[in-house]
Amino acid sequence: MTRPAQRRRVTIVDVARHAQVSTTAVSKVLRNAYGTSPAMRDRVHRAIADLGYRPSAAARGLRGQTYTVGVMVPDIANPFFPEVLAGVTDQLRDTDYQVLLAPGCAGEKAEARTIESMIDRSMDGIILIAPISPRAHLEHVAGIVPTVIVGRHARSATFDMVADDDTVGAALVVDHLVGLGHRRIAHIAHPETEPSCVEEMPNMIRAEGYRLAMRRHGLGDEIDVVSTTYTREGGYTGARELLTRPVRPTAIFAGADIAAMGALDAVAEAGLSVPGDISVAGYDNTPFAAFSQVSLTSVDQAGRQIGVDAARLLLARIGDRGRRSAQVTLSPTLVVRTTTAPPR
Amino acid sequence: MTRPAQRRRVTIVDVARHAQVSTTAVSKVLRNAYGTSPAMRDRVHRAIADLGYRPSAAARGLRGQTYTVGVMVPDIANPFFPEVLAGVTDQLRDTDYQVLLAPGCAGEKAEARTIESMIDRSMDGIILIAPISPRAHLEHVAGIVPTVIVGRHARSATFDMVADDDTVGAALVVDHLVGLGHRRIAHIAHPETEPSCVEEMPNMIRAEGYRLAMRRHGLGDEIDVVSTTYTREGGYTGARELLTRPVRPTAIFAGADIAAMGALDAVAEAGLSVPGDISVAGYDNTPFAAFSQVSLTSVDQAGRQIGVDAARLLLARIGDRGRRSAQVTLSPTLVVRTTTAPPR
DNA sequence: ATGAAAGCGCTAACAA
DNA sequence: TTGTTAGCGCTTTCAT
Repeated sequence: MTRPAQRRRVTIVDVARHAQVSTTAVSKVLRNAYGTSPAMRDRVHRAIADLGYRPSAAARGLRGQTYTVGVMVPDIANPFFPEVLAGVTDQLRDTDYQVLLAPGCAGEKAEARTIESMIDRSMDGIILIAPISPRAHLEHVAGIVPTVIVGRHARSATFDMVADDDTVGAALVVDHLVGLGHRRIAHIAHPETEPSCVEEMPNMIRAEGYRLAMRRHGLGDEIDVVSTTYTREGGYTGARELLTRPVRPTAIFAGADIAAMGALDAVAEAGLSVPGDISVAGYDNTPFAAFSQVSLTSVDQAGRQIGVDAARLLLARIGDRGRRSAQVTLSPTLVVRTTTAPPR
Repeated sequence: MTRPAQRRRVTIVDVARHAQVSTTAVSKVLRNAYGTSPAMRDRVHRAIADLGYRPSAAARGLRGQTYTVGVMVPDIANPFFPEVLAGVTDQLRDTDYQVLLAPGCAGEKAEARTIESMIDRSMDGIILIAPISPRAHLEHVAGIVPTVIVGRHARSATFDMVADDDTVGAALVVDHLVGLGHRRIAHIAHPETEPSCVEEMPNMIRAEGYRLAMRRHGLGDEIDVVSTTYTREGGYTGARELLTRPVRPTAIFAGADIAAMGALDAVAEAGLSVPGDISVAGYDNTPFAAFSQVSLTSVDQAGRQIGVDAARLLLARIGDRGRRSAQVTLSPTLVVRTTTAPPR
């Protein structure tokens, strides 16, 4: 089947000539556009197959679509994101769209560059997972290219949104721990530098949800938040700090599984046992949380479903850019495993 | 700073007009091409900044380069690949190139489609991580676009290669286990369907390296390979099978950490302890292997360095397509942790 | 239903 | 050193 490397790529002109039709006709058949007879479609398709023609996305992009969807992932090492991505690719599998990932961008500046680069490449639509750019910038971007924002609680007329209800998620954890008898429950948070999006970021909402739930249980005085990052290192240093408290917390709620893992490292290093000496809970229910050696209690936010919804909304918006924006909020559930137990 | 969404994108023509020069001049400045005076460069740069101009990759791709490098990753959920990717992006950080990831392609057909899609998008170069396509197809692809193959032991005149010495890696594990006193050492492998690349695939080489090392130690009779896949599930089912042997192995060497994790699940489920009842070793030294709850003995193959070398070779080949092909083979090292110990 | 022709934004011969 | 101009491969009016 493998053809020898051609000197020149097969173009729409070659196909047209081979099929004895105009390039317009080929283009129309390619896009299932209006105004092609079945007979012509047949001939064109045959010619395409004969010649092994593939449209050039670059050339297409100059006039029409590129059939490319870009997904920006903040941290590819965080095992939650592959889940979301799987949902996106699943949903796009049987379409003409190809998914391309723009990897890891630390910082607002790098993020802006990454988004620019997707626009420069004429992507038909982009999905931004947990972007940290200021709200205004996201609106600006969404004005240029169909955009779906994932994991940020921002209602906008220009972009669609998919998120998990982080307030509920945080409450699930606190309720669970309180139900087990814990009172000194600490939280490891991810900081927010950009003031304009404090209220939109999942990390901030989880932290706030934690505070709300604590107060609801009359534990306002026990609120204890360390702000590091949602990374292994962040969880590690955060937990270390918590373990040096004069009165140690009996439970740690990390805002992300990956941070919870780091926390478990710190707890182990301190010679303490989980859940005997201290309970640990995470957020995201990543594949590694289910892993027997870890068995981490965690909030499941259905990453795959988030991806599916994001892709669905994006396709809808690419199809109709004037469409009313949609917001999808998914309800998280708690998966109780063995890192949480009643305190001593 | 954020400009309102423009109706029309700023083009090279706008820049040229604003700077009072020709579009050629702008184009040349953009590419640091020969034949531009410092004065002109200045004016053009100023105009670019004034107008917030960004070149369209699609238009560029039609004539010249797109400044885009594609990386195909076989399984984005495998925590080894982010390491490689980090190396690639590091190396490309200060260049004009943007890295785009083509995610997870299960099967030869999907892989071929993914590669095609990168070619269709006029990428300037591609890095294929552990591709499963037949050798001839890779050569074909490399004839069309500069290509670096990662993790496949295939010497070719048309593409460059970066790989880890898997024979050595497998031997490191076996030597270590034998040194601890193990004799019944089993291996969990990843199958190879395509006969044309049996000798090139890292999974096959690891399995063969295991066999060689076993024989070298006079343990040819103890060779025991189960072939599943390099996934959590693969490791799980593989280990389950091994645990039902009339005489159980005292050690399991999984060809990938992710499979070793699945194996640990199966061992735990069977009520056995690690390393008391059975030792487990992996391959890749992924971040999770170092995790305290896992502490998996594993072969480190310097994923980041692999990525750096791959990107370096790709840039070199993009710069000179006629260049002699290079092969880089990195030596793995063994990281001993707590999942391996002398047998009972 | 079909095709001719004008671009899309850029690069690269070639002229000046 | 600088500018003119002809495409790159495709989509899209607008005729026919």
